[in-house]
Amino acid sequence: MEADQDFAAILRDSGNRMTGPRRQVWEVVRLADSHLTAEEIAARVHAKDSTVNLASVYRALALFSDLELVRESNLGDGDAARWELAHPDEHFHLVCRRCGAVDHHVGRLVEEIREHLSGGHDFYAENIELVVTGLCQRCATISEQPIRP
Amino acid sequence: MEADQDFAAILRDSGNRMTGPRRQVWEVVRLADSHLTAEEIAARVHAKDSTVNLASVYRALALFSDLELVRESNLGDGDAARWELAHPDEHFHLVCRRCGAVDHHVGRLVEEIREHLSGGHDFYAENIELVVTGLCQRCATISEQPIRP
DNA sequence: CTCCTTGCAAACCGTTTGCAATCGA
DNA sequence: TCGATTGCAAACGGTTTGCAAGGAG
Repeated sequence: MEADQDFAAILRDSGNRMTGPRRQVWEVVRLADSHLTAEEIAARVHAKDSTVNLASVYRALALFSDLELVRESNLGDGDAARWELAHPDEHFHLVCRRCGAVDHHVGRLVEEIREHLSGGHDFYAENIELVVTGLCQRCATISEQPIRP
Repeated sequence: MEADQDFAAILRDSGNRMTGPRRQVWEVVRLADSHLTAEEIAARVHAKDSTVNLASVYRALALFSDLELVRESNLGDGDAARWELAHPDEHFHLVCRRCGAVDHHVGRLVEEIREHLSGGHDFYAENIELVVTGLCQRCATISEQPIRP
């Protein structure tokens, strides 16, 4: 399929080799329903090939990040980083502090922030990370007691 | 001084004790010129009392965070968390990817984000963390080679 | 006198790294 | 062939925790 050819070409053109671990990590991230942690990605890769090591997943993700194929998000605290396809759309994350659910929201907000920053600040913004913590609809109606303290 | 009385009162009223480590961590954070890591806070506390342990600094910061006296910021990657007085003003962080400098910028932007979120989203926003990564003025003019790769 | 708080050291957890073996081009 | 890449296991760095000793109220 086309995306795979692109992927292979990007690897080749950047002087990197196409390998099993890389192909599988790419497939998982590409088909992911949401932002996954490295462990989650490794688990899904494992389902297809149990010999792939977690370290290789990290290395593949780091490479893809350099190639701007994927993007890393840090949602605060000691939580593990999340990985997603690079920029299907600029979006931000909504993290529920009670149930831990991570939602993402696409909209113009990040673009507006980028525009806001482009004037007046002595800073060249490249990456904008917006994380909103609070309560999701369901948790807000149920209780204030945190599930994960 | 008044702020210290407030501090003591807040501790007492919340059922916590006033102790040396807590007072000193509070002083450091209150007088800080910028957002400090736990290690930096510990170092400054150490200058006054070298018996205070890093673990106690973390425990004091966690307590102050619960009491909403301070606020934790995670600036991404494996970087250490930063701590600052809770809400002198809503602001966001500018992190230079080359020299690592962390600047903060006060303005209406975070308020605007909060307003934006208040309509339409099925989410009750409590905390907004905006981290902008890029190049500071100086690094942008010097080189593209990252100092810290 | 209580029991909250501390210092200490060890555990923890996500992530990174050194190394020899392996594999892609 | 030969260097890039991997699996493995150990290291790393920031943060947390169990525990006995110490200190606040």
